[in-house]
Amino acid sequence: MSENKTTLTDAVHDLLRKAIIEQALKPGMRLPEDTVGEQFGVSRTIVRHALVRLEHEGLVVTRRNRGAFVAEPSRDEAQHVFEVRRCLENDVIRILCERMPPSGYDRLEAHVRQEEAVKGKDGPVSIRLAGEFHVLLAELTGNPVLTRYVSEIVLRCSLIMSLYARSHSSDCAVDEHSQIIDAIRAGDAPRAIEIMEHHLGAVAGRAEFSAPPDSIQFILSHYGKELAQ
Amino acid sequence: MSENKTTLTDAVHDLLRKAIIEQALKPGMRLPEDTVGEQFGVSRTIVRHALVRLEHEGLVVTRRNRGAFVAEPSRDEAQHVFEVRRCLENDVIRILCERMPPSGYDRLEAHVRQEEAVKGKDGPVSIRLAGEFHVLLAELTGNPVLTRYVSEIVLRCSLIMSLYARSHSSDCAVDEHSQIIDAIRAGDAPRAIEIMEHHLGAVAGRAEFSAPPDSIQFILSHYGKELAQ
DNA sequence: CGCAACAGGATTGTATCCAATTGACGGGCA
DNA sequence: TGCCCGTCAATTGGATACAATCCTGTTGCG
Repeated sequence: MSENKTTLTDAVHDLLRKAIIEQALKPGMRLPEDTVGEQFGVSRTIVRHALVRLEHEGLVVTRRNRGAFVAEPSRDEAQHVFEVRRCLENDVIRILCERMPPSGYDRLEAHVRQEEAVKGKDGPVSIRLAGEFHVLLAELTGNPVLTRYVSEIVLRCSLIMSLYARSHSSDCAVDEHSQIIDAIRAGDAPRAIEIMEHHLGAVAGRAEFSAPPDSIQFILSHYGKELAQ
Repeated sequence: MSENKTTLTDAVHDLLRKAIIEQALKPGMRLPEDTVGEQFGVSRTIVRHALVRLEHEGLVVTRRNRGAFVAEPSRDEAQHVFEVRRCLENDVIRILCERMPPSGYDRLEAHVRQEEAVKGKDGPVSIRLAGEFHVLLAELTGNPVLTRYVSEIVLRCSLIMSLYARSHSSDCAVDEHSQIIDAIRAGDAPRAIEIMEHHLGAVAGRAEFSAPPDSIQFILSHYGKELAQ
């Protein structure tokens, strides 16, 4: 490894997280410690620390003496995550309607312009930007704790969408982002919340009832629940 | 160690967390890996894993090549934590007003009775129960993600209170807990939220303007700001 | 007398090593 | 033929060893 600016654990942690949300590592995929370590040129110790963090963030799950896997949230879990996301983002809006920092709108509008620029190309960049808009909103509250929770939740939502949605293309409608900005600027919290609810509801809804026809787990989930322990 | 039911890391993690919120380990105190490991009869590896988690939970901070310390949240940080707590607990109330599980009120009232039982004795039990009431509220939403965030935040608040409040005695007024239950039962979300805001606001407010007279950092913060680099 | 460079000790960051648990495969038995 | 149990490989859980970094006390020089 080249840069020592941060600790190796941080680097591996970031890399793995990025790989997961970019779907390079698909949900359910195994993450053997020595394989990962070998790949990045670090020892198992480092990988383990990174995996501990990722587990805490809900992006991987570990089973005792079995190893780590990319998280594969159930539909229930997904719904819980989305519920918390709605709560947190509504809280963000309420706070922003009361205290938006001076440069806030400029930064938001710049971000939206950036989103529009890559609107056509449905690449990972579009997905990343869509998530970052929501994180930016949280950042503007000036509350790092809130920002952190929102970031975590948004990441988990990305993972969930990659599992259950058919396509990411219309993941976040850019014009809705603009509408939210406008509502906040007008200090109209209820309207901003309404738009946000619709915005997230559409995303969650699209994911929820799109059944993965080729998922073994889904097909078997109605049979022999007790055998699956 | 005797029991292998869970992993050693979990055990150390729990023990340290308990020690921190019970103020056995005071904020700012160093946590050398060797010392802790020696004390619990485990290796540094384990302690390290536990510390990583605790850092993620905001209960300890680690500085590169300096080691881990029990977190010593600044006033700003404290305010941020309390803001998020208000947000989360209000969300909990909104959810509970819509869907309270059947046995919910029984469990809540049983808890309040327990609190009243130890009301007089101002021990660690009282502190723990006060926190657990709020966690119980979160649990009743049936949303594990939300529950986890609330637990984390409540723990951090305990740490903050131990830093900034003069006394824990009237930490959580038990009758306010009862009022909150009543308001939720009536389905009156605004009132429940109002009480909760008052409840938490009182706690935060009490903490905010109580200056810690023995804090070196605080005393020196007004002198020679430029020398402290 | 004060400041800066240096050496020593202590502590963390990382790698390697051993042990324990798990899942799988294959042979034996009903 | 089908189920059960023993052995084995694979992988993680945990401990120790080595290297790098930082703090601190001391010493030398201006």
